[in-house]
Amino acid sequence: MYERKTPVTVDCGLHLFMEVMNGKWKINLVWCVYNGIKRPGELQRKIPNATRRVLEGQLKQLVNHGILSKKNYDVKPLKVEYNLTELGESLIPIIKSTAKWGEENREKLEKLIVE
Amino acid sequence: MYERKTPVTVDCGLHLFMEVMNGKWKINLVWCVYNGIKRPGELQRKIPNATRRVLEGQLKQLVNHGILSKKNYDVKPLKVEYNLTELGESLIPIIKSTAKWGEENREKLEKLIVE
DNA sequence: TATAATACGGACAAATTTATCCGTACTTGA
DNA sequence: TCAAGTACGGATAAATTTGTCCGTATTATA
Repeated sequence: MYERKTPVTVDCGLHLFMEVMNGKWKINLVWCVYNGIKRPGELQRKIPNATRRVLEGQLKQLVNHGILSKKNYDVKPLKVEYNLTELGESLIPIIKSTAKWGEENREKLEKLIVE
Repeated sequence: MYERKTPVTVDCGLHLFMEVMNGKWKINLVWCVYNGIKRPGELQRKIPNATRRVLEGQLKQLVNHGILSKKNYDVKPLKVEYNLTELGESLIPIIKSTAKWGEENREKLEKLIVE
């Protein structure tokens, strides 16, 4: 595991949000879980551009940050399932309204973001 | 300038939002400008933990992404001022509600984010 | 008995972001 | 004229995130 060298600062609430949601695939993961796609294998197939290794890392962070919970079923073959925690659920309206802003301004933004 | 090697993908609206707001100091910058702190020097003094060089870069991105506008006054000594664009203004309620979520859950989150 | 599916992790490389160190040009005030 | 203020930018180092390549173990199926 990578060890931070500079401490995280979270002066304002938006920093807290960013801290939790930053990560190339976290939005997709939260959204998938919210829509019932909960198992590691399913998630990997649903987000094929991300490698398993990275998804694993981001899932672990989401769990550590209290957004998702992880359940290990005691069956063979192995079964694992992620679910939104209460905190994770509380994020859904935020995600929705933020996504709405993005969609409303997509045309404008896409042109500008090209780079 | 750094040149991207992999294209940016913005499948959903939240990606658009993240693309625009990602950057260690962008939130602070937008918030400062919104609160009337608009000149480069002022901004640097207001956010002393960031180096000038980085603030400059992030300001430039915010301008490129259509969130801020930059005005060069034709006076000596030089005077420059940043302002929110219409698109930038439309971001304010989003930022507020997102920050609210963060503050409401600050206690919980701070414990979890420690790392 | 091989093949594919379930799930996980170490070590390291590549990409990206942030920070540091240098320098420019002009103007004001001591 | 010298120090400090305004503002900006190149080159490179350090920190961080993302991706690649290797490997583990177990079980079901052909």
